[in-house]
Amino acid sequence: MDKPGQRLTRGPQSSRGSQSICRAIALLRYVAKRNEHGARLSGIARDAGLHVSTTHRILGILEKEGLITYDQVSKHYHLGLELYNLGVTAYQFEIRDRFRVSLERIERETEDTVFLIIRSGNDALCVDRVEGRYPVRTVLVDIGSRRPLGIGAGSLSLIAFLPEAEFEAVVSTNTPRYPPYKNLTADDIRQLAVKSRKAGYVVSYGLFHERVISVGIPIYDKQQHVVAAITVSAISQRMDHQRREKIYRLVKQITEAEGAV
Amino acid sequence: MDKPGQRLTRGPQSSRGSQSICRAIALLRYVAKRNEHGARLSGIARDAGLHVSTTHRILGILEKEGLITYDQVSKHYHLGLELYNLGVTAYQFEIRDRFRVSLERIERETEDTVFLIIRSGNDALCVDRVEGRYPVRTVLVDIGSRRPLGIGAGSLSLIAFLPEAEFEAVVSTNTPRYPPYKNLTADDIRQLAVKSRKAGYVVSYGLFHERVISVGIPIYDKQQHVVAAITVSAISQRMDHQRREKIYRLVKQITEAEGAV
DNA sequence: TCTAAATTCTCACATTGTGAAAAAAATTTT
DNA sequence: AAAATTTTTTTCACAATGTGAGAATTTAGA
Repeated sequence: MDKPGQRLTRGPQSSRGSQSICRAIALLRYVAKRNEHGARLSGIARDAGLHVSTTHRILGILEKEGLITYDQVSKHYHLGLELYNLGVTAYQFEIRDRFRVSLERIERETEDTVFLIIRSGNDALCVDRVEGRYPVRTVLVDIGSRRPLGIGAGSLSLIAFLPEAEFEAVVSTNTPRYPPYKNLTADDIRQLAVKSRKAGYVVSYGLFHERVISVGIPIYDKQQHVVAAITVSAISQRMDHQRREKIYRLVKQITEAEGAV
Repeated sequence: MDKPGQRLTRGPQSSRGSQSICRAIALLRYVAKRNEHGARLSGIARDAGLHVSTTHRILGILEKEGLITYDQVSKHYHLGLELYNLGVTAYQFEIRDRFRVSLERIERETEDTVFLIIRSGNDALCVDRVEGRYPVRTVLVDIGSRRPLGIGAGSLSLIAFLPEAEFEAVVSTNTPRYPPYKNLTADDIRQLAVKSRKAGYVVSYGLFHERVISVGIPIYDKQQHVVAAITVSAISQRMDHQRREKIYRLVKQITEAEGAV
């Protein structure tokens, strides 16, 4: 221990057998902070409060793994390509940032709760949410929660507007997962999809609460691929046909104006 | 050791004190591979060839650090937001994807080696390269390698077309770094910049080899900011004035057509 | 040239990290 | 519904791993 006092910081079971890995991650963070101009061994060691020797060894490992790069000439460490590759895999979250502002604007206009849903394998993943200010709140879908593609307005809108074959592939693999949700069947999903294609968006079917209606609107990129879906939820009184249409146009307009798409 | 035989794999000095960190990174990679649907403890352990207990502990650390997330319900691990944050810091590489196709098309047309260079602090960073099929190859600049801004055709083109004050700021801070390269001075760089501004691109001066000429062309975004540079290198016989101009126009045309800019 | 600072390497040793094993929880089969 | 099976979590004794003092080497500055 370089700093004996550090030992006193309670590590009841939290820091058990995690020293070197935690240190490695800390160094990674430090290099990230200084990435623009690069960081040097001595500086990193000083800031991390580690012995130079230890720092040197860990940085060496990270370099060998490609998470950071080392320039022999300038003696600077930078973040590596490998880390970027891992980062884009965690891309899901990038999309959240892109639509955050749109989500907030939609909430401001509608006063209802707004969700951002993306596809992840055969699941729909809720990546963001803005709670409506309208006093009667709807049941909330948590950020990070997953449901089978097809279950939920946004979830269904992610696949309903795909080519028929792709849609069918998802629905058939997910068939056994549907019953737990209000005893829905694959055919129910298919029928709802047909209906939705005409409208351009999905209207939910009181999945959680009889008295809650959700509108799921697919978001396209320039190549007309569905990249995400936005769901607006409210109690059924607030969701007659006219208002649904209005929300559909609003979401379209805001996401397009925002340049998010 | 779970696999005693593994010990035999020579780790003369390569794997000294790096076991746990290497394992952690390996697990990270495994989770990344299965990120779409999520990975389970038992599966990860099996695939990594680690004891379940060890795997469990390491994943716990990674989760606490935010590099991965764990869903209590589905018992699935996914990549975490923190990893994305680190990844975008290495944003440098995003641009690589955007220009990859352009680079390949330029090589196809010219048969020379093509480099993609971006600015990183006061350095020029080579982020991608397509080797020309023309038999006499030029000296290669490696992907990931850095040089002071101003040294090299692409490198200079990144700053030569900036406002005078900004250009000057970079050159003066980099002044002490120039001599190691063919004894170049800041004034050499300044003169070359003046010449380049008239042409719209930079012609190199046999930096590595007397017989190699490179053309560095700045790439602008919609706001007319330089976001990257493309360098085309060939032996001097293949690089008379006429061909340089042709390459300049070609690069302009391809990058604009590609919609990359 | 010498001096100072940063980087790289080495190695004895104690701490960290390991994995067997068992408990707890979830899942499947009977 | 109980039993069997698989998966997840916790515990702990111990030695292999990772540590850091220090020395050698390289680099930068005067």
